[in-house]
Formats: sequence, structure tokens, C-alpha cells
Amino acid sequence: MTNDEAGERTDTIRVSLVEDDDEIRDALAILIDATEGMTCHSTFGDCESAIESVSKDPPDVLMMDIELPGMSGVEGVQKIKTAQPGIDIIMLTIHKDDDLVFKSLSLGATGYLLKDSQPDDILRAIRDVRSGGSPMSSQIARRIVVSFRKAEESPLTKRETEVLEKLCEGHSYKMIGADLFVSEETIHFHIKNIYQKLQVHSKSEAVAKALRDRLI
Amino acid sequence: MTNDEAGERTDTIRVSLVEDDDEIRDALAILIDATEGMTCHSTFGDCESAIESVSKDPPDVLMMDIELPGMSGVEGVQKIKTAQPGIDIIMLTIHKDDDLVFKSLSLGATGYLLKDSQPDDILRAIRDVRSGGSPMSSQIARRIVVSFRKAEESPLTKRETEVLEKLCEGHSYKMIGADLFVSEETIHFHIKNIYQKLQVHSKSEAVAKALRDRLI
DNA sequence: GCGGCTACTACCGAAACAGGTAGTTTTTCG
DNA sequence: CGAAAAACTACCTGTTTCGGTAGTAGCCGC
Repeated sequence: MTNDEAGERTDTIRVSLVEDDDEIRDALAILIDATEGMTCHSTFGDCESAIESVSKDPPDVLMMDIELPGMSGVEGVQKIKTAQPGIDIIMLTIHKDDDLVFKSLSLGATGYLLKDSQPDDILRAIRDVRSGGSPMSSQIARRIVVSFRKAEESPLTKRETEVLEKLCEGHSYKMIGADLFVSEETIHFHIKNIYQKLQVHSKSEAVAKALRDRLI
Repeated sequence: MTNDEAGERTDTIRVSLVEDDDEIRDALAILIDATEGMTCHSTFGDCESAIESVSKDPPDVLMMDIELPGMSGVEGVQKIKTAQPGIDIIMLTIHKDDDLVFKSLSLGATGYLLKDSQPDDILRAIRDVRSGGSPMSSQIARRIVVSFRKAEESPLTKRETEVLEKLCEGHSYKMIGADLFVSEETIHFHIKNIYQKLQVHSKSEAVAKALRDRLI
């Protein structure tokens, strides 16, 4: 392991573990250490101690149980990723479809593994995450894909949507009017209707709603 | 497979294909028809004809080449998904990491497959997409995960971020001041600084930038 | 201890916006 | 065809925002 050379990570992948179950933790450590190209860098039974150590001596990859006593894995992801953005974090879970997995991915985790995955799958996920992938089940992938898809049906008319798009670009009534070749008053009219339909009362509120609900 | 019972779709999965290469299209059709639990419902050489037929007689799953003569697969996804939101669309591609794949996923595709995938992988993807998954490579998954993560570093101070959050909720200067127990003028001051840092000139533009760049 | 950053307060004038009312024309669809 | 929806124009009034200038105060690091 720790060979020096230059290059950021042509060499051994250092893996750390955060897992409260001793048996699982030890088994993973042994598996990783027995594999060429990776080494178990450190192990922790809880998030708090992991956070402290990891900021001093960061590994390349961190595998973290999503359900931990004390600070949850989700919270841990946020803290560790803030302190050490370079670490790739893989969440470990027993549930296939867990809201927590989804949350931790959006907070900074890069992939996730089921605890009872085959050794081969575990090792593949570690390499995968290090070479720019996000290992995860297709069920989780679906939820992520859906979450950033455009709304299928909007209450707005075509023209109103057009106006809303311009609003989101920060244009004034006057500029939008010029862009769409109608008068400023017409834009005013459309925007009043947009406000009514979206139940908002200002440009910024409309923009926030449009972007959050992916109306545009 | 085809047991009937109740349930919404215990029976055969109807698959349609859009692929301009005759050989690939025929090979896929044969593979699908030879597999228990699915049937090849219809095939098309281009998007235009697929769109017409599919709106009359929709399949369960549509496999679509991402690069087609005439209308591109990406455009096709958008049109078909708008007309028939119930169809699960799997994109076919030869490139592993293609911007087009990413685009089509955000426009309504549910998964994607490499054209040279093993037959088993193809059949698995079809079943997968039908049972609520999004089959895709971990490289694509990573790009999607990253695209909705919060910005790691914001140019804004803590206070400014706080103000920006309130802006995104559509509050006025006065309301934000009341919320944060400072004067309206102070909010005015913070917002001027936010505008400078984000290079914007209005509330709505700031909100748009904040939400798009995930500063909050 | 001093400069730099952050947080806060204040005043001004021009511009933009929000909400209301009151119309006309065009498109869409039963 | 005729009703309904969408697109368009206009005016008015009070409120909010934007950009500029100007000053106070606390905290941190060199």
C-alpha cells in the first residue's frame, strides 16, 4: 500500500469504515485488506469518532452505515463531506428502498451498497466510486431521475410558461415584452394570471415555485 | 411469468423498439419475442412514425436509439413522454458517457442501455424498468447525483445565505428584517452585497441563481 | 494593534412591481 | 355556430426594489 510515486491515486485505494456492528465491520476490513489494490485505512464504530479522525487523516473512500447509534449516517455524510469533499462516501444499508439513502445521496454520499452484497459487488463498488461512478440500485436511481424531471402537467398556458421562463432569467416586464414582441402591459397581465394560478404574490416567489416544481 | 391473478401488470410486458439499424432492431425483436413474459409489440425505424403509432396503441416499454436520423431520440423522448406518460422509455446508446443520455433522462427517459449489452442485461433492464427501477451505468448515475447536490462552497457569508433563503421563500425586505430581527435597511444592505457577489440585479435573478446553483 | 471582513443602520430618487378594473381579438373545441 | 379559454392592450395607485453614498461596531489573524 502507501507507495509514494506522484499522481493523486494511481495506487492503493485507502478505505475507512464506519459501522457499529463489530462482525460486519471486521469482515469488511478483512475482505478489503485481502484485496490487491485497496487497504483498510481505519475503522470506527460511530460517526463522531470517524469525523474527528477523518479530518486529520482522510481515506480515499469511506463506507458508512446509514443507521448508527448517536449521530446518524446521513448527518455524518454532511459533516464529513463538508470537511473533506474529496472523500467518496458509500452508504451501507440493510433496506433496499430507504428514504435515508436518497437523503444521504443528496447531502454528499456518492453511492450505496446493501450490507448483504456479495464480496465481489462490494469490491466493485469501491473501485467504481473511485473511478467516477455512483454505484447504486436501480430503484434508487429511479427516484433520483424522477426527482429532477420536469412537471408533467402545469396549470399554466403556453404563453404564461414562456413569460415565466423569462422571469427566471431575471428579466423585467419591459424586457420580456420586448423579447416576446408585446407590450409591457401584456406581460403585466400574464404575470397577474401566473400569480393567481401559482398562488404567489411576487416575481421571486414565482421563480422559486417554478424552479422547485420544475415547471420550466 | 404470465400468471394472471389480480395486480396491475402481472402479465406480458409489451415492448416497442425505435432503432434505425435493421440488424440491431431485428435482433432485439427476436430476443424479446423469444423471452417468456415479454413480447415485441411494434418496431420503428424513426421517431416520427413511432410517435404517431405509439399515441394510438402504446406499449409498456419503449427502447429508443438515442441517435436517429431525422428527429433525435432526445426530442422523441420528450414528445412521447408528454403524449403517453405511462410508457417507460429506455435509451439505447453506443457511447458510454454521453451528454445526450443525461439530457434524455431529464426529459423523461427512465433508463439506458448500451447497445452491445448482453442479452441478459437487456432483458433485466426491461423487467427492471417495469418494476420501478432505472437501469443505468454508475457513470451516468454519478452525474445525476452530482447535479443535485448542494454547492460545496458559496461565495456568500452565513448571514447573506440566510437572507437569500428568505428571498427564495418570496419574502419582502420588511418581512425578512422582521424574521431576522434587524431593520429593513440592513436587509437592503445584505441584498446589495448578494447581488454583487452573484452578479445579479434583482430578487428574482438572485432566487433563480440560488436555486439553480444550489446555494441554499 | 491595525487592516480586512462581517454585520448593522440610514437616506434618497428613479425605476419596477402588484393588484385592481375594463376592455378587444384570436383560438379552440363541443 | 357559439361559448370558453387564451392572448392582448390600457390606466391608475400605492408599494417595493435598486443603486448609490455614508457611517458605526465587533471579530480575526498577521
